[in-house]
Amino acid sequence: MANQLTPLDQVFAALADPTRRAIVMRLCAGEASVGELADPFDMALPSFMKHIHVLETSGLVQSEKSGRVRTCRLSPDALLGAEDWFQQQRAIWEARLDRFEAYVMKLKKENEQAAAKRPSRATRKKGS
Amino acid sequence: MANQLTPLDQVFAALADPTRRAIVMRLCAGEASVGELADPFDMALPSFMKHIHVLETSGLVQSEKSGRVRTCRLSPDALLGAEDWFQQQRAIWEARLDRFEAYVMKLKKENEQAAAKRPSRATRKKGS
DNA sequence: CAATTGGTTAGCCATGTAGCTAACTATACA
DNA sequence: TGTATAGTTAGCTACATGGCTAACCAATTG
Repeated sequence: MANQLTPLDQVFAALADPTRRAIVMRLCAGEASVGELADPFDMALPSFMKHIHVLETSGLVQSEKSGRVRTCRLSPDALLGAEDWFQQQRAIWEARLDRFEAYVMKLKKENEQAAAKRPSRATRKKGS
Repeated sequence: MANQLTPLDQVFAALADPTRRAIVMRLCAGEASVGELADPFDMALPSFMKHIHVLETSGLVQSEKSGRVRTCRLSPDALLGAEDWFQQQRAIWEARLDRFEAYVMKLKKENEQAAAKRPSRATRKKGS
Protein backbone atom coordinates (compact mmCIF):
# COMPACT_ATOMS: atom_id res chain seq x y z
CA MET A 1 0.00 0.00 0.00
CA ALA A 2 2.79 2.43 0.85
CA ASN A 3 3.23 3.92 -2.60
CA GLN A 4 7.04 3.87 -2.32
CA LEU A 5 8.28 7.28 -3.39
CA THR A 6 11.63 7.19 -5.13
CA PRO A 7 14.36 9.57 -4.01
CA LEU A 8 13.95 11.40 -7.30
CA ASP A 9 10.25 11.91 -6.63
CA GLN A 10 11.05 13.41 -3.27
CA VAL A 11 13.87 15.63 -4.49
CA PHE A 12 11.83 17.11 -7.33
CA ALA A 13 8.80 17.53 -5.08
CA ALA A 14 10.99 19.28 -2.53
CA LEU A 15 12.37 21.64 -5.16
CA ALA A 16 8.94 22.45 -6.55
CA ASP A 17 8.37 24.92 -3.72
CA PRO A 18 10.00 28.36 -3.91
CA THR A 19 10.50 28.54 -0.14
CA ARG A 20 12.36 25.26 -0.19
CA ARG A 21 14.43 26.23 -3.21
CA ALA A 22 15.39 29.41 -1.38
CA ILE A 23 16.46 27.34 1.63
CA VAL A 24 18.59 25.12 -0.59
CA MET A 25 20.15 28.18 -2.22
CA ARG A 26 20.87 29.67 1.18
CA LEU A 27 22.47 26.43 2.36
CA CYS A 28 24.68 26.32 -0.72
CA ALA A 29 26.44 29.28 0.86
CA GLY A 30 27.03 27.41 4.10
CA GLU A 31 25.26 25.82 7.05
CA ALA A 32 22.78 27.69 9.21
CA SER A 33 20.46 27.26 12.17
CA VAL A 34 16.71 26.85 11.73
CA GLY A 35 16.16 30.32 13.12
CA GLU A 36 18.61 31.94 10.72
CA LEU A 37 17.03 30.09 7.83
CA ALA A 38 13.51 31.04 8.87
CA ASP A 39 14.28 34.71 9.44
CA PRO A 40 13.78 36.04 5.88
CA PHE A 41 10.42 34.31 5.55
CA ASP A 42 7.15 35.75 6.75
CA MET A 43 5.91 32.44 8.06
CA ALA A 44 5.17 30.83 11.42
CA LEU A 45 7.97 28.58 12.64
CA PRO A 46 5.96 25.34 12.64
CA SER A 47 5.08 25.91 8.99
CA PHE A 48 8.69 26.61 8.21
CA MET A 49 9.81 23.48 10.06
CA LYS A 50 7.61 21.43 7.76
CA HIS A 51 9.66 22.67 4.82
CA ILE A 52 12.86 21.75 6.59
CA HIS A 53 11.44 18.33 7.25
CA VAL A 54 10.49 17.83 3.60
CA LEU A 55 14.01 18.80 2.59
CA GLU A 56 15.42 16.38 5.12
CA THR A 57 13.36 13.38 4.09
CA SER A 58 14.20 14.13 0.46
CA GLY A 59 17.86 13.78 1.40
CA LEU A 60 18.73 17.29 0.25
CA VAL A 61 19.43 18.57 3.74
CA GLN A 62 20.88 17.10 6.89
CA SER A 63 20.59 18.60 10.33
CA GLU A 64 21.94 18.07 13.77
CA LYS A 65 20.88 19.47 17.09
CA SER A 66 23.36 20.64 19.65
CA GLY A 67 22.06 22.33 22.76
CA ARG A 68 18.82 23.96 21.72
CA VAL A 69 19.88 24.98 18.23
CA ARG A 70 19.52 22.78 15.17
CA THR A 71 22.08 23.36 12.45
CA CYS A 72 21.22 22.48 8.85
CA ARG A 73 23.58 21.76 6.01
CA LEU A 74 23.14 20.80 2.40
CA SER A 75 23.98 17.25 1.44
CA PRO A 76 25.00 17.68 -2.17
CA ASP A 77 24.56 14.05 -3.23
CA ALA A 78 20.79 14.26 -3.66
CA LEU A 79 21.23 17.43 -5.67
CA LEU A 80 23.73 15.73 -7.93
CA GLY A 81 21.40 12.76 -8.36
CA ALA A 82 18.69 15.00 -9.73
CA GLU A 83 21.13 16.85 -11.93
CA ASP A 84 22.21 13.51 -13.37
CA TRP A 85 18.66 12.78 -14.40
CA PHE A 86 18.63 15.91 -16.53
CA GLN A 87 21.92 15.09 -18.09
CA GLN A 88 20.78 11.61 -19.02
CA GLN A 89 17.61 12.94 -20.63
CA ARG A 90 19.60 15.51 -22.49
CA ALA A 91 21.99 12.86 -23.75
CA ILE A 92 19.08 10.83 -25.12
CA TRP A 93 17.52 13.93 -26.60
CA GLU A 94 20.72 14.97 -28.29
CA ALA A 95 21.35 11.48 -29.63
CA ARG A 96 17.90 11.63 -31.17
CA LEU A 97 18.61 15.02 -32.67
CA ASP A 98 21.74 13.60 -34.22
CA ARG A 99 19.80 10.69 -35.66
CA PHE A 100 17.12 13.03 -36.87
CA GLU A 101 19.67 15.24 -38.56
CA ALA A 102 21.23 12.21 -40.21
CA TYR A 103 17.76 11.16 -41.35
CA VAL A 104 17.04 14.58 -42.81
CA MET A 105 20.38 14.53 -44.61
CA LYS A 106 19.55 11.12 -46.03
CA LEU A 107 16.12 12.33 -47.16
CA LYS A 108 17.65 15.36 -48.75
CA LYS A 109 20.16 13.27 -50.61
CA GLU A 110 17.47 10.85 -51.84
CA ASN A 111 15.32 13.75 -52.87
CA GLU A 112 18.12 15.23 -54.90
CA GLN A 113 18.71 11.92 -56.61
CA ALA A 114 14.98 11.55 -57.34
CA ALA A 115 14.85 15.11 -58.62
CA ALA A 116 17.68 14.32 -60.97
CA LYS A 117 15.68 11.38 -62.39
CA ARG A 118 12.18 13.00 -62.52
CA PRO A 119 12.75 16.73 -62.37
CA SER A 120 9.09 17.57 -63.23
CA ARG A 121 7.63 15.98 -60.02
CA ALA A 122 10.01 17.81 -57.75
CA THR A 123 7.98 21.03 -57.96
CA ARG A 124 4.50 19.56 -57.37
CA LYS A 125 2.62 20.61 -54.24
CA LYS A 126 1.90 18.03 -51.55
CA GLY A 127 -1.91 17.96 -51.25
CA SER A 128 -3.20 18.64 -54.75
CA MET B 1 -4.67 36.20 -5.10
CA ALA B 2 -3.45 33.87 -7.84
CA ASN B 3 -0.31 32.64 -6.14
CA GLN B 4 1.84 33.08 -9.28
CA LEU B 5 3.73 29.85 -9.85
CA THR B 6 7.08 30.37 -11.48
CA PRO B 7 8.03 28.21 -14.46
CA LEU B 8 10.59 26.49 -12.24
CA ASP B 9 7.89 25.61 -9.70
CA GLN B 10 5.83 24.06 -12.42
CA VAL B 11 8.69 22.18 -14.05
CA PHE B 12 9.88 20.64 -10.79
CA ALA B 13 6.32 19.83 -9.72
CA ALA B 14 5.74 18.18 -13.09
CA LEU B 15 8.89 16.08 -12.73
CA ALA B 16 8.05 15.02 -9.19
CA ASP B 17 5.68 12.38 -10.55
CA PRO B 18 7.12 9.10 -11.89
CA THR B 19 4.42 8.81 -14.55
CA ARG B 20 5.25 12.24 -15.87
CA ARG B 21 8.99 11.61 -15.78
CA ALA B 22 8.38 8.46 -17.77
CA ILE B 23 6.41 10.46 -20.33
CA VAL B 24 9.23 12.97 -20.61
CA MET B 25 11.74 10.16 -21.03
CA ARG B 26 9.59 8.56 -23.70
CA LEU B 27 9.28 11.88 -25.54
CA CYS B 28 13.05 12.34 -25.46
CA ALA B 29 13.11 9.49 -27.94
CA GLY B 30 10.68 11.23 -30.27
CA GLU B 31 7.12 12.53 -30.54
CA ALA B 32 4.11 10.32 -29.91
CA SER B 33 0.31 10.38 -29.80
CA VAL B 34 -1.59 10.47 -26.50
CA GLY B 35 -2.70 6.89 -27.06
CA GLU B 36 0.82 5.63 -27.67
CA LEU B 37 2.03 7.45 -24.58
CA ALA B 38 -0.79 6.14 -22.43
CA ASP B 39 -0.46 2.54 -23.56
CA PRO B 40 2.24 1.34 -21.09
CA PHE B 41 0.34 2.78 -18.14
CA ASP B 42 -2.43 1.00 -16.29
CA MET B 43 -4.49 4.12 -15.92
CA ALA B 44 -7.77 5.48 -17.25
CA LEU B 45 -7.33 7.91 -20.13
CA PRO B 46 -8.80 10.95 -18.37
CA SER B 47 -6.34 10.48 -15.52
CA PHE B 48 -3.53 10.16 -17.98
CA MET B 49 -4.63 13.27 -19.84
CA LYS B 50 -4.28 15.23 -16.63
CA HIS B 51 -0.60 14.33 -16.56
CA ILE B 52 -0.22 15.45 -20.15
CA HIS B 53 -1.91 18.69 -19.25
CA VAL B 54 0.41 19.27 -16.30
CA LEU B 55 3.39 18.69 -18.55
CA GLU B 56 1.97 21.10 -21.09
CA THR B 57 1.31 23.94 -18.67
CA SER B 58 4.79 23.44 -17.23
CA GLY B 59 6.16 24.09 -20.70
CA LEU B 60 7.92 20.74 -20.86
CA VAL B 61 5.66 19.35 -23.57
CA GLN B 62 3.86 20.79 -26.54
CA SER B 63 1.05 19.09 -28.41
CA GLU B 64 -0.95 19.58 -31.53
CA LYS B 65 -4.12 17.93 -32.70
CA SER B 66 -4.59 16.88 -36.28
CA GLY B 67 -7.71 14.95 -37.11
CA ARG B 68 -8.60 13.01 -34.01
CA VAL B 69 -5.09 12.31 -32.81
CA ARG B 70 -3.06 14.63 -30.62
CA THR B 71 0.67 14.41 -31.09
CA CYS B 72 2.98 15.37 -28.22
CA ARG B 73 6.58 16.45 -28.39
CA LEU B 74 9.12 17.55 -25.86
CA SER B 75 10.05 21.20 -25.80
CA PRO B 76 13.58 21.05 -24.46
CA ASP B 77 13.82 24.68 -23.31
CA ALA B 78 11.98 24.13 -20.03
CA LEU B 79 14.14 21.12 -19.32
CA LEU B 80 17.27 23.16 -19.91
CA GLY B 81 15.95 25.91 -17.65
CA ALA B 82 15.67 23.49 -14.75
CA GLU B 83 19.05 21.98 -15.49
CA ASP B 84 20.51 25.48 -15.35
CA TRP B 85 19.17 25.93 -11.85
CA PHE B 86 21.17 22.91 -10.69
CA GLN B 87 24.29 24.11 -12.36
CA GLN B 88 24.02 27.50 -10.72
CA GLN B 89 23.56 25.96 -7.29
CA ARG B 90 26.48 23.66 -7.90
CA ALA B 91 28.64 26.59 -8.93
CA ILE B 92 27.83 28.40 -5.67
CA TRP B 93 28.38 25.23 -3.71
CA GLU B 94 31.74 24.60 -5.33
CA ALA B 95 32.84 28.18 -4.84
CA ARG B 96 32.07 27.76 -1.17
CA LEU B 97 34.04 24.52 -1.04
CA ASP B 98 36.97 26.29 -2.61
CA ARG B 99 36.76 29.07 -0.05
CA PHE B 100 36.46 26.51 2.70
CA GLU B 101 39.47 24.64 1.43
CA ALA B 102 41.44 27.88 1.28
CA TYR B 103 40.36 28.60 4.84
CA VAL B 104 41.48 25.18 6.01
CA MET B 105 44.83 25.62 4.28
CA LYS B 106 45.26 28.98 5.98
CA LEU B 107 44.41 27.46 9.36
CA LYS B 108 46.86 24.66 8.74
CA LYS B 109 49.60 27.07 7.81
CA GLU B 110 48.97 29.21 10.87
CA ASN B 111 48.97 26.10 13.00
CA GLU B 112 52.31 25.03 11.62
CA GLN B 113 53.80 28.46 12.30
CA ALA B 114 52.43 28.37 15.84
CA ALA B 115 53.84 24.86 16.29
CA ALA B 116 57.23 26.08 15.14
CA LYS B 117 57.14 28.76 17.83
CA ARG B 118 55.77 26.63 20.68
CA PRO B 119 56.51 23.03 19.73
CA SER B 120 55.51 21.62 23.14
CA ARG B 121 51.84 22.68 22.81
CA ALA B 122 51.47 21.16 19.37
CA THR B 123 51.03 17.64 20.77
CA ARG B 124 48.44 18.48 23.43
CA LYS B 125 44.98 16.99 23.07
CA LYS B 126 42.06 19.29 22.36
CA GLY B 127 39.73 18.72 25.32
CA SER B 128 41.99 18.04 28.28
C1' DC C 1 15.33 29.82 40.46
C1' DA C 2 12.85 32.65 36.94
C1' DA C 3 12.58 34.29 32.41
C1' DT C 4 13.94 33.99 27.57
C1' DT C 5 15.12 31.73 23.53
C1' DG C 6 14.93 28.09 19.96
C1' DG C 7 12.59 24.58 18.52
C1' DT C 8 8.86 21.01 18.65
C1' DT C 9 4.21 18.67 18.94
C1' DA C 10 -0.62 18.54 18.22
C1' DG C 11 -4.36 19.61 15.84
C1' DC C 12 -7.22 22.44 12.79
C1' DC C 13 -8.56 24.17 8.02
C1' DA C 14 -8.52 25.29 3.03
C1' DT C 15 -6.86 23.97 -1.17
C1' DG C 16 -4.61 21.02 -4.53
C1' DT C 17 -3.66 16.48 -6.66
C1' DA C 18 -4.39 11.92 -8.52
C1' DG C 19 -7.25 8.71 -9.45
C1' DC C 20 -11.93 6.92 -11.05
C1' DT C 21 -16.58 6.38 -14.04
C1' DA C 22 -19.94 7.98 -17.19
C1' DA C 23 -21.17 10.36 -20.89
C1' DC C 24 -19.95 13.14 -24.82
C1' DT C 25 -17.59 14.98 -29.46
C1' DA C 26 -15.49 14.40 -33.53
C1' DT C 27 -12.89 12.00 -36.97
C1' DA C 28 -12.08 7.84 -39.77
C1' DC C 29 -13.46 3.69 -41.77
C1' DA C 30 -16.76 0.18 -43.98
C1' DT D 1 -24.98 5.99 -43.02
C1' DG D 2 -23.54 3.54 -39.21
C1' DT D 3 -19.82 2.02 -36.20
C1' DA D 4 -15.47 2.09 -34.19
C1' DT D 5 -11.58 5.01 -32.59
C1' DA D 6 -9.19 8.85 -30.04
C1' DG D 7 -9.76 12.23 -27.03
C1' DT D 8 -12.39 15.21 -24.03
C1' DT D 9 -15.57 17.02 -20.36
C1' DA D 10 -17.88 16.71 -16.07
C1' DG D 11 -18.06 15.43 -11.67
C1' DC D 12 -16.98 12.53 -7.87
C1' DT D 13 -13.72 10.63 -3.87
C1' DA D 14 -9.63 10.14 -1.09
C1' DC D 15 -5.60 11.87 0.37
C1' DA D 16 -1.53 15.14 0.43
C1' DT D 17 0.17 19.86 1.16
C1' DG D 18 0.83 24.29 3.13
C1' DG D 19 -0.55 27.34 6.16
C1' DC D 20 -2.13 28.66 10.97
C1' DT D 21 -2.55 28.82 16.50
C1' DA D 22 -1.85 27.10 21.01
C1' DA D 23 0.63 24.78 24.05
C1' DC D 24 4.76 22.53 25.28
C1' DC D 25 9.86 21.08 26.17
C1' DA D 26 14.64 22.10 27.04
C1' DA D 27 18.77 24.88 27.02
C1' DT D 28 20.61 29.49 28.23
C1' DT D 29 20.90 33.62 30.71
C1' DG D 30 20.06 36.99 34.50
